[in-house]
Amino acid sequence: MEVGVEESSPLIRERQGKLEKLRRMGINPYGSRWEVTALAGDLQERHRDTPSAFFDSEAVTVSLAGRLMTLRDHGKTTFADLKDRTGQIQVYLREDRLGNEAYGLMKWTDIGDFLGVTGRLFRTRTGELTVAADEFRLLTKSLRPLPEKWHGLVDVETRYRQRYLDLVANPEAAAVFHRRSQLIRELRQFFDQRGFLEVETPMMQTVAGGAAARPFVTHHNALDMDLYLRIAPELHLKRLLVGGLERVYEINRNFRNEGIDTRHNPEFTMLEFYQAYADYHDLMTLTEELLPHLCRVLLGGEELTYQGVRISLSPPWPRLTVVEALRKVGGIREADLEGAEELRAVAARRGVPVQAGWGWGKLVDALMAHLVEPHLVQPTFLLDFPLELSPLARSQPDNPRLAQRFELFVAGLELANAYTELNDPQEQRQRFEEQLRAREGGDEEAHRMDEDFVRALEYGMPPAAGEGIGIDRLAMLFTDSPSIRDIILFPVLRPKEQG
RNA sequence: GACCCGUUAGCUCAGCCGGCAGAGCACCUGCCUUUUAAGCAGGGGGCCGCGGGUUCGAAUCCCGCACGGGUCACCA
Repeated sequence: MEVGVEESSPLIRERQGKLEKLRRMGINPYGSRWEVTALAGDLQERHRDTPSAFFDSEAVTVSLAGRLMTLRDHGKTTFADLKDRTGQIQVYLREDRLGNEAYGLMKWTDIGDFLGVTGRLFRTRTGELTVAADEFRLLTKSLRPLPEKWHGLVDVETRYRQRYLDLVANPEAAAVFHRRSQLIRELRQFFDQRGFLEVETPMMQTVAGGAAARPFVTHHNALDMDLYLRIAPELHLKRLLVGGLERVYEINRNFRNEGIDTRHNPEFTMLEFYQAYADYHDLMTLTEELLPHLCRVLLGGEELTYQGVRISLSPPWPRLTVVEALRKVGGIREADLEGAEELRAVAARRGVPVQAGWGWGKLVDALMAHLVEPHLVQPTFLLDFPLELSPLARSQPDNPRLAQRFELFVAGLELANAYTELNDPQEQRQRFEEQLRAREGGDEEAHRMDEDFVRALEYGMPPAAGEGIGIDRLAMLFTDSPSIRDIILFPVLRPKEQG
């Protein structure tokens, strides 16, 4: 954003004046390269126990760079805190050490400026590790005042709209994104070690398949055709199983044209992985390894606290079929679980909103969402979902109304969804056709027909199981964040003002 | 989409039974060579989100709008 005259506050004008002054003195307020030999946080860690006397006898010279976070001017000396990507360290500037001319430049220096500093380490009277500056250079002049040092940046809207300020002012916010990055790194390692191949499949698709959701539409000019932003990578990943890759995973964005709330952002990050010759029971086992592993690496144990609730990820986790869950957790009588009419009556009685045309499967789904899922705080697998809701999953051999499918819930959040994949092309075609009928019946989220996918299955896809894990929700869990916006750097917001 | 809450200085917040717009930090001037929410003395800074209404008078009361947060609805 340009600093327009019309919006320049006195504080900005003040800084602009300093910038002009520096320019006239022949100093570039937007300096360039600076040789960095040390990092603030690393120094703090390395010298945590180094006694003052050590620095008196041994000259430890360091060169670092960062943003000026505080300034304490004492006349002929100044204390400052310099912040880099690893932390902060105090800098001590003395007129007698730097010379009048160099020290005088502090007058035109502000909190928020980027500085390069070289000097010797020492400990102050109060014991704080400090760099006594022998030289410093302005690397970037800051024209706008940063949020206040004590409370940081609190305003939620500004934190999301100007995330850079959140990251500068609130160390906890930066820590969340470090942990998110570590989580994804660890996921990759986990799957790489197990022989999975990381792949990238199209984000722009001619048929938005693999999930029940409304897509975003865009247009390709040269080809003069509409394309959809993907709602899931599933159908492409399974084509790769046909291609013989056997174990694949993808960590990437999905886009769904839906409402926004604390657990939904229109673009979100999903891990999907597929393993040939496995079924959904194998994936439950794998998931019971994966989450505790991530928790150990990130948090140092298999327990975590989410929004004040203690959660243990130590396996094994309870496995409840959907029917059992509705009975035990939802408190629905067994007799009421059999038919659609009975379920409809239960929904009405329990205040669960349902739509007129819904069959048994959709009613089960609605009742689960309201009466069961919010209560699943400790990790719980729900299994054997209605086949009606799972057009890409294989059915139960002993009950064709149910799919070989599970979902994992932790802290009331749906974290994973997996099933034994349907690989019978004829049955797949029929399932797509049923979805098309639902779509014609007004279900905008029903799956679309994907002829090429069916053709791929006709060549033969090995038996396989696949799973999707919502990375954003995992990140929420591992960073104790109440909203998905806290773990997405730039969440979708309505533009403010004219734009 | 419905309901509730919020929007006051760069930041964090008071002020809201209508009567001159406040504090802390930040900023400016002066002093200060180991401070750390540095200190001391002085000073400047406001479209009270936007638009309308009621009133002698509105940051304050009423209506509408915008943006944000929450709950619900919708939805993986």
